[in-house]
Amino acid sequence: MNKAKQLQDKYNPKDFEERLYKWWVDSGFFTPKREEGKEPFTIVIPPPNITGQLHMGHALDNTIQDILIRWNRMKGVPTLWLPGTDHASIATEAKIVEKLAEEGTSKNALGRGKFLERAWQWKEEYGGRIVEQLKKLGSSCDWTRERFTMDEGCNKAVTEFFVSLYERDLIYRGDRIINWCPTCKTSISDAEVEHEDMDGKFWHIKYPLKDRDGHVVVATTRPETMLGDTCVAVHPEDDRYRELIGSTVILPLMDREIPIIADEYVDMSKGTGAVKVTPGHDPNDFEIGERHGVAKIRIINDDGTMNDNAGVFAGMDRYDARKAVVRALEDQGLITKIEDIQHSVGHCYRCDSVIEPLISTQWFVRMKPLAGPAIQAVRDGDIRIVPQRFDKIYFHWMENIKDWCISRQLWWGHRIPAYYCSDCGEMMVSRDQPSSCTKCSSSKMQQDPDTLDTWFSSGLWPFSTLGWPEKTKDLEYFYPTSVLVTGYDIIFFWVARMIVSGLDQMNEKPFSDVLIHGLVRDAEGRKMSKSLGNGIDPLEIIDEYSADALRFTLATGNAPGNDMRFHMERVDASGNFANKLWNASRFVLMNLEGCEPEDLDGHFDREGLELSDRWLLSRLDTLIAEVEESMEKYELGIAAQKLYDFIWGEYCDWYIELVKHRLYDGSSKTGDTARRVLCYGLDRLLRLLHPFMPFITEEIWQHLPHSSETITLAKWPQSDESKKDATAERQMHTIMDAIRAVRNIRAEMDVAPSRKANVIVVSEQAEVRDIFAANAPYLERLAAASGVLVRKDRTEVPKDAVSVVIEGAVIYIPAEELLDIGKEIGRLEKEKQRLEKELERVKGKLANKGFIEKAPADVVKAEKEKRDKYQDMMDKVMERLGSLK
RNA sequence: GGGCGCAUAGCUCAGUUGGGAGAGCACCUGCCUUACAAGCAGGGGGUCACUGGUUCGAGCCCAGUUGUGCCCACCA
Repeated sequence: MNKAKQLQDKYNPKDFEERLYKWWVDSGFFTPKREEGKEPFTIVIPPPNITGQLHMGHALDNTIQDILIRWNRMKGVPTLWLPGTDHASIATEAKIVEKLAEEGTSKNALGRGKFLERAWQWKEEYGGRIVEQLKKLGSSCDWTRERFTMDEGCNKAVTEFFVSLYERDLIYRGDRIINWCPTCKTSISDAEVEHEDMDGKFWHIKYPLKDRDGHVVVATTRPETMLGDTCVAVHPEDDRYRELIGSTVILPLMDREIPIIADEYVDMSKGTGAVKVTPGHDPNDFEIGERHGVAKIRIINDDGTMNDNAGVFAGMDRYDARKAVVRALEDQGLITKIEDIQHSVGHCYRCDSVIEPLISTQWFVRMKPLAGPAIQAVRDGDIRIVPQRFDKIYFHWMENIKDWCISRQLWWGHRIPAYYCSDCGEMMVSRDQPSSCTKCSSSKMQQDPDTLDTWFSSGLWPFSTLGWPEKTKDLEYFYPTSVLVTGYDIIFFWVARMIVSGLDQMNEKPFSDVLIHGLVRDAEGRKMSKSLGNGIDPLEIIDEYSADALRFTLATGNAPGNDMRFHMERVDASGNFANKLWNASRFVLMNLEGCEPEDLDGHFDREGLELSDRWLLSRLDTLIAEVEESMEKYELGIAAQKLYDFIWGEYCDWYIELVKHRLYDGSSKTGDTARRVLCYGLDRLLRLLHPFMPFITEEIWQHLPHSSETITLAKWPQSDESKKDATAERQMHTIMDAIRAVRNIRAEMDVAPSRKANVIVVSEQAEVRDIFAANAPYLERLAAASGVLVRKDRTEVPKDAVSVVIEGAVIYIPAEELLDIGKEIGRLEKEKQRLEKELERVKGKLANKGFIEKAPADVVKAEKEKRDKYQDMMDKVMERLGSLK
């Protein structure tokens, strides 16, 4: 059953959120049909890691996507939100390894085959967890198309991409300096290294010259690397060292002879101007080593201990070795200076270990040739990054891109499709495992043991999920996708790579827009993290409040691309808003008699409409236009705020109150009209709000007369200029002004609401008198007026009446014994001051020749009207003051 | 070293073609008025960080200053 019989007295989201979600999915509302000739709207989900639990970042990211998706779906566009998960090689492998350790065993003891079995088992058990959590949020994904980065199709895509790049020499295997994580025991890409400023030491070390007395002093923050030094570099034009170029120094502790070479890379102005060169453990030194053909010695093992090349330090941990090296150098009097220094140290983004740069045989993608089109696509506006400022980050990264190390020494992931002949060593890269060596025909072939960077497969996500490399109908219809929604923290990891791979393989951009959002921080502005323990669990918020409240909170109060702080007070406010909508709807539903689904078409008989009806319909049309405009600009927060303001501030606070007397009075001729407008208005508001708060809007909507099955597929409201009614808006505002004015007087004069009083409206304008005469019941009900007398002048107004001036009229309340002349004069004086200020400002403007001449005519006209209005009100205040004194 | 944000009410933040400063929460006053006390009505509170410029007009555009946060970088 898709709805409860009646709307419960209390807003209790637990009664319906789960039930509605199940119904939506079972009914297939989220599964689009490919309609030829219609431009689809497509989003592929940023696939969450199977190791993940839903956190606030996911909640924000998916709320935004769901808003866009539901909005487009309601517009009748074939809309696909394609979900899936990421195998997350390092993260998942680390989990399994951890678990194995708990069981007293290890990865290597288990062996590759058994390990992968365990990993798949783990994936089956926990991989669906986050998917279930996404459903709780209300994400309207097409679950019939759910994918996984390691499913059969994605595997094929990865192999195809790899081989395709290899065949064009865009992938190569080679010995390069890579970032090595001694904890994860794998290489990681540059993007996966996080630099952090740390306190360190800067050791100055003497390297004695071989053929003469003296020495060169070099400086380093990593003294243990000296064990692998193979030369000392100076600038070719450095007079201090010019004559030493070509001579030899003795590497201390190792007693190895190494040359002094000249290289432009060296900065004469820094340090001593002489640089120790460790080609095996530093990317710059590697380059220098290449240029000068010096040896590259690796001195550190994969686990962070020193290897046999480190002489007596072999076997020590790298940090123990650092201490030992320094001590040994000090013993020999070779340390000339130790400075305290702050320097940037690379850390593994997964485990936070200090990265060790080292030489290793790895696979790389040549990014430079691929980056060109990717830069161009954004520069040409073919791909639009929103907010635009993030394109600078993108360009900077793309323009300075280096080769991407894609091989990982892990087991969980896509295995590299390279095969080696055990007999002759020949390497073959191919889509299928070769049965024999192409060179020596040996059948002993072994596949490369390494797997690929997780981002290598997620980079294909926008098309691999649609069937690529097969030419599927989905791929043809839904690619390129419409918008990609993600945080700025993974522009490099993911967005950039998708653009590269999409342009390379599909010859077409993967998406038109990239919508970037910020991070969700805690109330103090700190990043939410497990280690800090300051994370707020979205599931707990959903449980305590509702998915709708959480979504509304995340969608509002924040500009696109900016970080947001998560305050419980804001969730409270969103929950209150849901409650308000719930109660207002209950009110409308109590007054539904005579409403038919056709009424929701909004074809009202103009004759039957009262002023308040016309006002609401006109305002509603403006709202529809404004919401649409904001949504189109991805200003979801503004759209949501406008809905909040309208629903609470206009529909509930005003319209519902304005129609009550017609509903309660059985003899009212326009009671049915009020019911219809009430119902129509609620229907439109529910539709507009549905993308933001899908559950409550559907639950309520099911109780309204409706002809379509679900609000998820109900037609998105369209604004219609002809529904604008400027007269009604102006006249209603006059009434509302009067109501507010009377309420204000009563509050200030401490007149109890139960105590009714007559209201006398004095205006010399016939239109104003007519408005009040025709709409007296509004004042009677909303301003507790026992009667409304409309007069042309104040001859009939009692002397002891309290007054307030509004635009076009003076409102009096005969206050009898309550009139406090002093208070009354005080109030009027305050009003006079306010008007004086306004008049001064407006008159100043109008006295400015430049303004009159250069400002647009309509602005000048508006200012003149304001001046006349304020002047008129001022005159009336003065007149009233005069009569009291 | 380079780049990008942010600085608006006590707090958290909106304010997108430059044209009378807003919301939520908090605060004060009065109300259990038959949708809602998770509420209603009324109210107080801001030289929009600072300086200068452009403009008839600047919270908004430009330059600079201060404070603060983030990103990138081969600061040996």
